[in-house]
Amino acid sequence: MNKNQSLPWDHPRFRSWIAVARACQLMQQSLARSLAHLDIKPPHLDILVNLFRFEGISQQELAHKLLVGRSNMSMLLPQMEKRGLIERRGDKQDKRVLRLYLTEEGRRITEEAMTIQTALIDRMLSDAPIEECESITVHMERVVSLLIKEEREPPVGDQ
Amino acid sequence: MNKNQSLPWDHPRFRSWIAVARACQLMQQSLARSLAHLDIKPPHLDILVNLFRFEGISQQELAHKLLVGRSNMSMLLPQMEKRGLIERRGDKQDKRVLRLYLTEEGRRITEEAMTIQTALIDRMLSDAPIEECESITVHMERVVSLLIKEEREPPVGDQ
DNA sequence: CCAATAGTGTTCAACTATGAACAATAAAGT
DNA sequence: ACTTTATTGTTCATAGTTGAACACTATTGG
Repeated sequence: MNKNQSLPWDHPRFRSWIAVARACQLMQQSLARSLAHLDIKPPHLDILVNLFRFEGISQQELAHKLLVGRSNMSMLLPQMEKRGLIERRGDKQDKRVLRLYLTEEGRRITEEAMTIQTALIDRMLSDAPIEECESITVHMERVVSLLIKEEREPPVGDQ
Repeated sequence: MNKNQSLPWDHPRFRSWIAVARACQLMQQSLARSLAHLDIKPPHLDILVNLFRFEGISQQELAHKLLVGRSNMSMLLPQMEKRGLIERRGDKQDKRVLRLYLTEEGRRITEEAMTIQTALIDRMLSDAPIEECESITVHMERVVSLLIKEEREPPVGDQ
């Protein structure tokens, strides 16, 4: 029970995660600055990238992919629609859902923003060999799937 | 210039970073739930851990370490002081600065919360060998230092 | 066909984080 | 000495995010 024998910052995994979290925080800020001249912010880019990949997705599905609440989409999407980046069309079969599409302008901005983001990431990880990046991807996706599973079924022995 | 030849999601470093960002997002949420019964949130824990390591740090220095603005500290610290977790004492030599200390209660809560956080991190990274974690740490700390440098002196070719 | 249940998107109040403007103190320049 | 500049912490208006309550539509069960 003596905590001095196992201070967290002597713990490789702990140190690792702290570094990851700090890097994320700064990347977010840096990306925001790099995107400023396009007049969009990281959350908008996340939306655009997903619409680029998954045309005609619903707001609910989009929120799920981005790990945010539906209300968040209800705030951001109308504003992006007014700016002419996206279009929302009601589903014919199910009048509840709104399906999302990029406009031409939206696609243009998305491509430009993705180029910026990819360049930033490349610059930051230039020292990490491809195999290591792929290994990181595997570990992080595992973390994501573990956490999503725990969210649905909280561990019994918790607290 | 044909973007179809290099879509970001075929790019190992891009995919890697997206996975990192998603994992961070979920870890934050999961940590928040695990900390709820102690009535503190991740930002409070970040503060407590740094005070645990660096007794007598100033608010400015703390904000710098946490990569947040000073105003953030001005919001959180008085509230934590009222809850008896920390203490703020004016510096004798420089009457502008407030130095921060953990109370006994604060130290107790901090140790308990760090145990929870370390357990969560360990559980999530249990599949990652120690050497890989250390390699991740190196890469992420490099990202952090690159970004901090760029923040001070924006790259000339940027726009 | 009608009631009950579930799913989708919106609104709203609460909370958090931020940067600019400010007051108090310190340091530097003259 | 004293004016100017810099630093520390606070305040405040703003913007972003969240979950709960709500309206509307779809599905299910009788």
